[in-house]
Amino acid sequence: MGNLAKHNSIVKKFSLLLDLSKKEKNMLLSLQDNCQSIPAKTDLVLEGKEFVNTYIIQDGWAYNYKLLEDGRQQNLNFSIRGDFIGLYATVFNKSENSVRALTDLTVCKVEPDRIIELFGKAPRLAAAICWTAARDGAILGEHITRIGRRTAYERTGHIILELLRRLEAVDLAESDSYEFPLTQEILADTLGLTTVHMNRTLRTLKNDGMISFDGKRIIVNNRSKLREVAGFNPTYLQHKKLPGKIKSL
Amino acid sequence: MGNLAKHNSIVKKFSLLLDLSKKEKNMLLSLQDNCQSIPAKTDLVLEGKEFVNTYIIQDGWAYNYKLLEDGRQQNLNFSIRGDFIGLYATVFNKSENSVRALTDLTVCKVEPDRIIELFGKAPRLAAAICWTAARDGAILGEHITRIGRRTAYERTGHIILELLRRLEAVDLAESDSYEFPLTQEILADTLGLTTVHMNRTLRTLKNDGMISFDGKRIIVNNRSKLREVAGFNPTYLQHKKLPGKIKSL
DNA sequence: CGGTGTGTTGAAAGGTGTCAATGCTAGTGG
DNA sequence: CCACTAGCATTGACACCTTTCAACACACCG
Repeated sequence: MGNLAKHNSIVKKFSLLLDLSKKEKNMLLSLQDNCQSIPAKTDLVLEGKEFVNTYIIQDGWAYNYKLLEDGRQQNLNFSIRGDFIGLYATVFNKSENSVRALTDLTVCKVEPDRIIELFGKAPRLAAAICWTAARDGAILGEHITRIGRRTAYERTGHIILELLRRLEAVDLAESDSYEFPLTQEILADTLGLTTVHMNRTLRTLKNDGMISFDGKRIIVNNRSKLREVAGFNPTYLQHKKLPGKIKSL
Repeated sequence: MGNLAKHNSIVKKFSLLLDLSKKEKNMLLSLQDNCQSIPAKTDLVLEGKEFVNTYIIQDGWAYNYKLLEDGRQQNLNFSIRGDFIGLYATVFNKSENSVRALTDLTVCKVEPDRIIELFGKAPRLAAAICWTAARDGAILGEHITRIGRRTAYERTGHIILELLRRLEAVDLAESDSYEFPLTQEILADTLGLTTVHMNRTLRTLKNDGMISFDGKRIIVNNRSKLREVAGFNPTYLQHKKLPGKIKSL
């Protein structure tokens, strides 16, 4: 079990926030007893539809998105290993955006009631889950400034670095490179660009020696340089120890 | 007291979500026993700085924003009567964005510990507060699609309608018009445009008969038409009764 | 082998940004 | 009551980033 816990991504993630007791670890693990595979391009949540379940990603990528009536699409955020999908199902009936599997996915289904139960039994875990939600909010805020106030070039570099950072935190990146399952269309729909311009921007980034691709892997060649030109400041992703007051929850 | 409760915006807002008991109403009211005035342009929260307090707005507008190193600014969201400012101070040390008073403000200062206390004592209020946080998330998501996938014209119409809707919910709008304290610069920094283009877009909206101004009031002349051209769908703002399962929290 | 999805390119149009100047209004101080 | 200032709104001309439209290339797959 100790071994299992060590390799479980939520346990690992939460351990960065607070020192988990054995009991807390077990609770987290037992939450993930109902795993399943989901093929790429499946919608796990549909905007406006009732929530069914919350999921914890074990492997693969998902993204949530919104569709306009005329077909325009805007992707809001990506979810990777250790992230929750549909967390608000715990409290709410409906979702304000859809979630789709970007790659084949391994997820653990968690019935909302079990999270509610957790809130009662393990307030520190509840706080950690809240942290998760708050961090998602911070990512959305950063995404807004990315789209609203940065050029295509900066946006692209910025999100590449964000993903690198997030993937590192769950051991899915090494030596500044990671598996990159995003098509240019999905990236474009994320950054508020057209596919064509996305293509050109990536090309420029490559020509400038900022990034390169090795099959499906992306390599950040000069991380500090890219950070500088993209204006990337990772504080909003930092895992910090939760303040002590949480204990009093 | 009953009268006070009726006119308190948080009480009113939460009443749309669930049927508050007398005791719950009192708890909400007693939360707001420490009011103060804050002049326009004051920063209540600074990005990266420690949170000090959470506030509940009684009157006036605030907005939260991010600054890039080179001076570019991106506003993320507005807060009006009945909204929380710095809610995450309850759980976290630092803020990921700054909050500034747009107008003179009347706020009630709430010490984070009192919210934590509330979570323990009044789970249904806790759920309502979570709803608040989730709605803010939904607004951010909508804002992303607004900036990422809509034209300047659509963006502007869209946010004008969002604000109309939100202000109506707290009795600050009547007959499709409301006090409009936003300068074109702040609007531009919100919608990811330049001041110049913001000005031109507003002009076009006026010329098209969509909106007009009467002093500091904005009037939406043809709401359904504007809804159509701006692609505004207000479901993400809807106050719905919380599902029953909350009670078991 | 012919799809189908994805990536790539060129040329031209168009939405937004940039720069720079002017107008307007409210408030301040003499 | 009149300068004078500060902040905001408004305009024109022009540059440029990004989109649009339309092909074509390439790889994977049944």
